[in-house]
Amino acid sequence: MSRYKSYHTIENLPNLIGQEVTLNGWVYDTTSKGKLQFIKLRDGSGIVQCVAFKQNISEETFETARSLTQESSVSITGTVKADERAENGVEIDVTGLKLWQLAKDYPITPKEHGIEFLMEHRHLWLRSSRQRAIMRIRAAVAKAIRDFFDGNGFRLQDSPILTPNACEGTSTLFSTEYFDLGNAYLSQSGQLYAEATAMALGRVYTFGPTFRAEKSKTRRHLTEFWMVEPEMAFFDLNDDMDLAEDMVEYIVQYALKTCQPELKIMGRDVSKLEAVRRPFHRMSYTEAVEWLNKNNVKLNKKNQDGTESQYDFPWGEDFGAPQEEAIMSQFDKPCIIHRYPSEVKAFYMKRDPENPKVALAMDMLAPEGAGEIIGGSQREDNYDLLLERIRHENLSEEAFQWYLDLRKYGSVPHSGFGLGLERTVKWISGAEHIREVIPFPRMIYRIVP
RNA sequence: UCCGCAGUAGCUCAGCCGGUUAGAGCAUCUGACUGUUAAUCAGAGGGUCGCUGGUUCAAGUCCGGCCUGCGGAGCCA
Repeated sequence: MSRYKSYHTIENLPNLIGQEVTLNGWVYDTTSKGKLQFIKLRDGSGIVQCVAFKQNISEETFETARSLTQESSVSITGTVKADERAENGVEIDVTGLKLWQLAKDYPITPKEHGIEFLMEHRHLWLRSSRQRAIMRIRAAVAKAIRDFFDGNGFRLQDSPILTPNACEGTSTLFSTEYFDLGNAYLSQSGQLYAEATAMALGRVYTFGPTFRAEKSKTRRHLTEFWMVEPEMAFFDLNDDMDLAEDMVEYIVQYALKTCQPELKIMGRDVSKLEAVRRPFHRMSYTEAVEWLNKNNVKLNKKNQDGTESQYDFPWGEDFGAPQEEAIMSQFDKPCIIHRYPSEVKAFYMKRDPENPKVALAMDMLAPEGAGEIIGGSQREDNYDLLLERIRHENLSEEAFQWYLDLRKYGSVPHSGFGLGLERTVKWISGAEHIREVIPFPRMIYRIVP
């Protein structure tokens, strides 16, 4: 029994048929038919139709019901009735009505709107049933992630968000002044710090916001997004891939178990999600390149005069969206591509002892065009090789002194990966655009609301 | 940053080859209706045609510049 305030919610109404309840919420839609007023009430847990019949209630209550507008806040008292005419089998026979506030000119009508308008009203758009469904799926995916790690011996260790330097030295970072210590940067990954905490606690994960100042403008990029990054001592690349598969399977199956109504609102084909069972597909980068060339997937490259030419895909080039899409078109569940050319990968990734031209890196691509949801690797654990890579990339040796220390005092093989929360939610929910799967998206041309 | 597209009522859009008073549906307001689900019916109000300069007897319409946004690429989760 909770000691804080509790009241009836709409999702629980089927258990309360015949009882009188008071519901607190907002008017989703109204329509009238003479002496009948139909009020669709939403309370965050669901929507129920409330029927106010003039002969059953006072004149004043009926007039109040008649005056209600979209998104007015109300408490409605009435009897729960099973009714076949109702959309979800239950409706409320109104006996009492308290108006908290009459909303005037709510901008988002039940009709169609353009994306620009909706984004400007994001703070209100979240109230609509489709957006609410996405946010509930997002909450479920985040819970599944935490449950999975907490239940498998991992400890949550938060990495700092303000950092003194670029983690990977490649992406553009947001910078800010940090007292007398010069510039600080918003973290684009918690991984390097997770490596340190993994050496302290064995298996850890960080789960927090990350920031990329790149001017990406696609339906799968945000400038601020949430990422979960596990880091495991004594895990090699294969252990890392096994963990990634287990985790993604768990997340998808958890969403299926707990979010059926939401997936239905989204019109999601759940059979596609049911198919997400281990083992996933795996192929090496080299095999993927062979597959691309065997299937005649060409690489488009701009010439200097602006024209485009097509080439066979050269070994050593990184995959772009067209290559990933082509590869995934043959699969109905995720695929891990591993052992990429080390030249296109970050300095901290360990090179394959059996072939130094490739790094022990892996990406997991999701099906149905969802693209890359995971990037990970086994980390370079040899002090001299890591130092060499830092120098080769022209990174500050001094700034990475603490990171090199991890290779100096009890270095062990270790691995980890990062999973993008929004990309995962986009895939599972079937949302068209990543801006719909975070309450307040931060994008190159939008920071309001 | 590059390529492409758009901006007309609160919203979604139409507006022809430049032409006389700027159009529709929805939303809003008023009225009718005991079963609506994007109700229906009758009526009403609602416009700096993104901004700016130009061409023209005449510009929402043609041309230039700017602003804002959208779609995609690259980068990546």
